[in-house]
Amino acid sequence: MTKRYTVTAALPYANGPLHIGHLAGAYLSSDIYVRYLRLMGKDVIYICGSDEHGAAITIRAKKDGVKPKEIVDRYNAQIKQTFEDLGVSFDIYHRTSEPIHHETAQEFFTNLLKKGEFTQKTNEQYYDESQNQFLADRYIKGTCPKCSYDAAYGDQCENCGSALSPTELINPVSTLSGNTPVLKETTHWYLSLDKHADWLGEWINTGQLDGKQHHDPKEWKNHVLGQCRSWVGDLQPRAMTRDLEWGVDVPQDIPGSEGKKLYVWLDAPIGYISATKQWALDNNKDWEPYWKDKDSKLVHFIGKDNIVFHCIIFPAILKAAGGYVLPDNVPANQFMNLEGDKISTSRNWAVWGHEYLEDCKDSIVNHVDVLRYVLIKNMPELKDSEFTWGNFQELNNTDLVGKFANFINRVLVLTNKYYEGVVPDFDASLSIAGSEEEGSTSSYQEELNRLHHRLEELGKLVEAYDFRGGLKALIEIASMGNQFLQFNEPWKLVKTDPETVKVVMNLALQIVGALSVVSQPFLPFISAKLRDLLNLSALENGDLEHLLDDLKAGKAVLPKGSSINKPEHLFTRIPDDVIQQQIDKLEASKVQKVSYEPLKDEITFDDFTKLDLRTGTILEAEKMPKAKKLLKLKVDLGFEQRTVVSGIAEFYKAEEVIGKQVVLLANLAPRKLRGVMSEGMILMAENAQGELVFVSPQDGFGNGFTVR
RNA sequence: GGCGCGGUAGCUCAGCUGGUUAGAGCGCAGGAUUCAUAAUCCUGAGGUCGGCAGUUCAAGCCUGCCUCGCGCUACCA
Repeated sequence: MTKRYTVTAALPYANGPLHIGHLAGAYLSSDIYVRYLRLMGKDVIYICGSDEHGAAITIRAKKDGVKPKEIVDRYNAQIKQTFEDLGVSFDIYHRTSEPIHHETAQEFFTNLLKKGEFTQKTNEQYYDESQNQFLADRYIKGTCPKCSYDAAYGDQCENCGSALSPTELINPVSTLSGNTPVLKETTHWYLSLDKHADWLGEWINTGQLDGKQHHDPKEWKNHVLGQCRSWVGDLQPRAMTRDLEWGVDVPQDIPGSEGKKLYVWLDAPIGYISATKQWALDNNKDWEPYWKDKDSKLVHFIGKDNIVFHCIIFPAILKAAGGYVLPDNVPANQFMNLEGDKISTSRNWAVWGHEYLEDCKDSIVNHVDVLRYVLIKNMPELKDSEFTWGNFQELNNTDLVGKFANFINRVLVLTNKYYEGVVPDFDASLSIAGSEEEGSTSSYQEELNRLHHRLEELGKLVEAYDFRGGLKALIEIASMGNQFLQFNEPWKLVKTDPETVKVVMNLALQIVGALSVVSQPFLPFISAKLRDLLNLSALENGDLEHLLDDLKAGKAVLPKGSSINKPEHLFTRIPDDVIQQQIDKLEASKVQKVSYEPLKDEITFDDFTKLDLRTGTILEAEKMPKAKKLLKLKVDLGFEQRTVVSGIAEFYKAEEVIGKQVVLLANLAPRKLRGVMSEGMILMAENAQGELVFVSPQDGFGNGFTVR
């Protein structure tokens, strides 16, 4: 029996604002879940906060010429505000830069160290001698080995998107000093994940933990299980520390800790725990039951990029630390696309939360709930999904205005018209038309049961993390109401049978009353407004549970004789021009800037003459096995033939490059690629999209001649 | 290249452990209605369930191969 729930939402990284992909990924889903649990009277804590450490923030700070603290302060404040404005109801929004977090993370480190969970390993990493420090991946730039982009970072090439390790870069340069870094030995602590492989495998596959049933893996999403299974087969020790300057220190009393910081694995997720501690302090509560009591259900809401982190590494850390509960479920969402393209921060292809809030606050009625509705409706629960402004408008106009708000409006208007806004008394023995089938006969009690059943079904969907299903069920309740009115036609009946109309209208009001409760997890602002219209008090924890009990007992939501207010349009149609503005804004960001690479430092003619460039012709070409981007070429230089491995396979098929005339950098040191010695480099031009094209001499020009 | 997850009506998606004529919403067509924000309600048309082969009495659901999308991963100038 679950006594309490600990719900976490992925910690946003504090180096940029939130966009709709974030919201649809982890925050709206968790918010619905938590709001629902609260309405059901559960003990639940909802945790989030900013992840404020790491190299990306330091780099950003250097670029802006400010201290890292300034960056994280700025974005923490902005992100926190966006969440608040969107009604995301965290119990605490914390920060990993807080002292309580540093202490908590360090305790974990010390604890794991004592328990022998770490092994120390030494390897070679780049070191900037002029700065006397090791270089984090992001501090190293160089030429991308894949696409030859010459400003790739040590962990990733932003041009071609491929993940890199610093030692792969060609001509690595320290971004701190501009010097060429040297490889130097460094020692780090590795968590021996391999030792945890057995129980992790069993836990993931069967849900068994320490011989007991911990959770039902069938309740986990396919893509989450699949991703986990592909990892548990081959678990390697993972470094838990890094040579960084901005983060949580490895505890000072540990030998060799100097200059070492905890890596994100041992930093960010522990932020959930330190945030809980802070919340407990603020509210005079005990944090431990939420993380250590067997009757606590831990649920992590994340995006799919975080699956391995939350399903393998963090559980291993918790289990190794001892005494902690493991997640009951990790309902990770996939990604949301925007107007047919991936959301991209660097390309500014996104709808930003704070911008939407500002842009639409006057032009769209209840703009926050509209956005929530559309994002939930298109939530990427099982596969990548799509957000388009056209769909946004359509959903608002059909579902929210046409079905939901319109039903409520009809009921309120009729009640005001017929009964001066007072919930009518009625004769429960009179028969009315049923809401589910045209021409069916039903009764007040029967319809109340039906409502009860619908609410229960909606709850089950939410409990199963099917939030789109829950949202659909919500709208269907309004649709049921519309049908109910349509089948009973009170506007006609009122002329011949006013007593039956009272039954109909009272029941319709009960449906509206129920909507004011059950809509709250999805559309909190509308829910509050609706409560006002109905003269009902603000919702409190347990109110949905009470509502269900009441309905089951045949009790009404709105007591007869109580009065309601004049109707107000809860949602209104969104005109085309408002949508067009948003589309135009997005399109403008698309054409915006073709970012040309900055010119390199000046060189001398002598520097240039070091290059031996030769004309050549490709004689043979074949795809490299087991490589996506490589072609193995044989190039004729007239006086000799060279084997060259070239990363152009994504743009040219082997057969179409044969016979091509090319320019070859002929005196480049040979290098082995995928086991083949590459003797030179073919010159290619590359545009902003990373597309490659040959730089060729005029056709028919001979081979082996110099280029200068 | 390896691994994982997906590819179902024009659009967005449901389809439990394989089992009667494959579903919903939107859009579209026709009709009803006016209490309501031209909203609502009813009816209807629309699908080789990515492709090919196989297992089975029976496959959208199982197996193999192929193809496309997304993600992870790989000693990939």
